[in-house]
Order: sequence, then C-alpha cells, then structure tokens
Amino acid sequence: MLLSIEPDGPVPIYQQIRDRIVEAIARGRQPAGSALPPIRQLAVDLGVNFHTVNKGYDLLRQEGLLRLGRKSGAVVRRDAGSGPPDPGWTQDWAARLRTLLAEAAAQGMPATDIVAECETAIADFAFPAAAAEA
Amino acid sequence: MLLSIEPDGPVPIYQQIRDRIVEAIARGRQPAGSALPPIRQLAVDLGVNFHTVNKGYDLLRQEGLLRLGRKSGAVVRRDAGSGPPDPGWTQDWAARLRTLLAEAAAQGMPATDIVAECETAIADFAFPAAAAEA
DNA sequence: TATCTGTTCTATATATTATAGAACTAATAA
DNA sequence: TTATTAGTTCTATAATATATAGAACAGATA
Repeated sequence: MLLSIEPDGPVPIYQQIRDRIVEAIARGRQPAGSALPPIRQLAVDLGVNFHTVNKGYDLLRQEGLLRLGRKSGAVVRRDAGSGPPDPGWTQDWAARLRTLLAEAAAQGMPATDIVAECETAIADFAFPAAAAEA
Repeated sequence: MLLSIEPDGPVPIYQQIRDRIVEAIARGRQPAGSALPPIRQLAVDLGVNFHTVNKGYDLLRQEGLLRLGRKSGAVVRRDAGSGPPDPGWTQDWAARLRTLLAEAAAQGMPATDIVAECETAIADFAFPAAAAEA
C-alpha cells in the first residue's frame, strides 16, 4: 500500500489520505475484504500524527467504504463491484460533478476533451464486468 | 442573476458563490463580457458580508474567469467559447476529476451510470459549436 | 463635486486543521 | 493470565480558515 502525501498542499492531509484510498478502491487495488494498514503504522509511514490518519479513516467509515474493528483493523466494505449507491448520495455526487465539469467548460476546454478525460479515468477503474470496447 | 446559497451547509459561502458563477458561465448564462452584480449589492441580496462576496469574486479573478475594474465592476473574462485552458491547470483539474469519479465507482455506481451523469452535465453547457448527436 | 465600484487595512469570533499525550476497550497471541 | 495489537475517546494547544464588521482609500464616471 503505497500512499504519497503532499504535506504543504492546499488540501488537508486527512482528505488526501481519504482520496488516495478511494482511488485505490475504485481501481481494484483494495477490493472489498482487503485490509488497510493500522492507523498508527500508516501515521508513521506518512510522518503525520495518528489522529490525522484516524480522521481520514473515519471519513471513509462514514461514507460506508470502511469497516473498523478493534483487532480486525480497517477493512474495505464496499468496492466497484458492490450494489448501487444510495439515491440521496448520488444526487449530492452529481451536483459536485456538475460543478467540476462546469469549471473545465468555463475555462474553455472543448467538450470532446472533457468527455475524453472522463473516459480515461473510468477506464482505470475495476468494474465487475468491464467492457473496454472503443 | 439568481444565486441561491446554503448558509449552513458544509461548503464555505464564498466557495458556493464561486461555484454558482462558474456554472452560470459554463451554461452560457454569463457569457464573456457580461457583467456580474457589484460586490456590495450581491452581498445584500444574499444576506452576507461584502467581504465574503469579494473573496468569491477574487477567487474567480485568480482563475482568470473574471476581470475586476474600479467602475466597470466584475466582468466575465473567459467562457465556454474561449481558447483551451493552461496545460498545468488541465493536469490539476484532471486529478480532481479522477478523485471524484473514483468516489462514484467505489460506492458501486455502474460505469454506464457514471458516463451518463457526465454526458448529462456536459449537455447543459454552452459550447460554441455543440453537436448534440446521439 | 458627488457617486459608484473595487481595494485594502484592522479587528473580532468561530470553526477547521494538525499535532500531542494519555487512557480506555476489545480481541488476539504467548 | 499476561502482553500485545488496534481502534476509540478524552483533553489540550497552536496555526490556519471562515465570516462578520467597520473604516478608509483609489479610480472612473455623471
């Protein structure tokens, strides 16, 4: 489990930890049932306080992606193969997506490029029965 | 210029102001050259401090989307018809896109649904010579 | 001159972020 | 039992971000 962090970046460290793990889950590198490093160990590896890692893990638990146990540690609960997400969650996510895509359009990015970026990202994910036909 | 804000939401007010304006630009409701409300007036309309609006406008200025003048006020500088964005900017944006899309995949959203949400959002934008063929 | 607009400064209060240390709970291993 | 492991829960501190507030300034316009 490699996990590179930018300590001096604009995005909070606990958020970066959460983001990298979400990406690892989406790409199938952390399938459902797989274990994540213990909070204290990851904190040492990253050179940050264990409370910071704990906050990132807790975020993932609130999102339903992690299951945290006393001795079992942090285990992935959902992945790209799980059932469809909650309708309310999908709405919130779609709103954030619209804002992010609008940003690219406002910056003058062509529609074809925007679509291409989306497809490139999605192609890296590990869907259960992916068909990568062009 | 309608602009609804959630004062008690998790996202900062100045960020919401920035996001709504970005979406208005992308959708062609605020084309390049069009004027935005004065800082103080928008502050009154939204029921927030004018410093909060100023911070949102200043963000957009830093992103190259707005031009702020003494008497000219806030004028849109770039829109969906402008030239392609800066390569460095595109890289950063693509990274944020990958994180957001990974979130949906990790939550179990099917690839087809993710693509559909992207296309739905893009269809609302005002590209110069859009071809909406299916 | 007077007005409108963005800009800049100080100031205050609250919330967020990150670090730090200590103690606790539950499960496992020796 | 005893020790270890790992998450959980408290307090505490410092730095930064957020939002409000007021005042004053600078440039363009009527």
